[in-house]
Amino acid sequence: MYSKELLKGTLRTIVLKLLSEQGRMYGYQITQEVKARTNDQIILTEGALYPTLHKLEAEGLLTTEKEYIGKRVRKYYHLTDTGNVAVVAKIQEFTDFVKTMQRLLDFKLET
Amino acid sequence: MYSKELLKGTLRTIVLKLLSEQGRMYGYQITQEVKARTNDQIILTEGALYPTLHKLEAEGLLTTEKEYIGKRVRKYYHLTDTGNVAVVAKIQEFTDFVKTMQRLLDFKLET
DNA sequence: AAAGATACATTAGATTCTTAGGTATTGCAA
DNA sequence: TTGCAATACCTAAGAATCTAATGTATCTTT
Repeated sequence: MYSKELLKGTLRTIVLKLLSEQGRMYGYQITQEVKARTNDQIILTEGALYPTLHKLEAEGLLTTEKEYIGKRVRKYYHLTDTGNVAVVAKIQEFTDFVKTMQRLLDFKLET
Repeated sequence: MYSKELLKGTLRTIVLKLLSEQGRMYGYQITQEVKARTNDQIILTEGALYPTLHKLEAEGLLTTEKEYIGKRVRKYYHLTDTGNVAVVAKIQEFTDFVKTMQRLLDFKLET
């Protein structure tokens, strides 16, 4: 795990994007999915994730439904209409930011 | 000016990179250079820049020399040997981060 | 003469994170 | 069967990094 400061400000974008892909996810699942997709390079801490999920819900971008797996509760989150609009803007904002930084720092992303 | 949260954690990288290109720069000059290169999309505030410059100097990545333009002082910063090593690592860290985010968010940066 | 640009700086407060804790259930290996 | 790891939720104190506001002073342009 590297570049912790760089991750600041990207958590909302990550959460919204994953939810727009997967339809619905619960908190723990999000941490595992991010870990898997990034080969353990991005590890979401619960102390960051849960408050963010609660904020996004309070802002009306997400709604929840509880589900019981045996006696254990899962809180599934999914995007609202507002959330669906927001995710597009967030991704766009991030790509714009990267392009600007590319010009500023003069680096390439060869693939 | 957009995406203020995204900028968090990139200020050091920006400063170090510009100094490695330009040899030496003073604070105000850095703000103007960044503004110009990014078409006003990234505006460095002085409240963020000056403390960061002071920290980088305290950490031994930068040194300073004062110069007087008339009665007005300019503090020129330039990289130390340690700073020259750090800038390469910082740029690499940022490009790695972007690549990881690209995989995670599944976006392209067409040019 | 006044306003805007140049040039340095600090501080209060906001935001966003990490670290560290807490509770409880379930599955698996010793 | 017992205890540890994984699953699953959560909060709170403190760190780090920024913005916005403020301050001081000089120089340039209108």
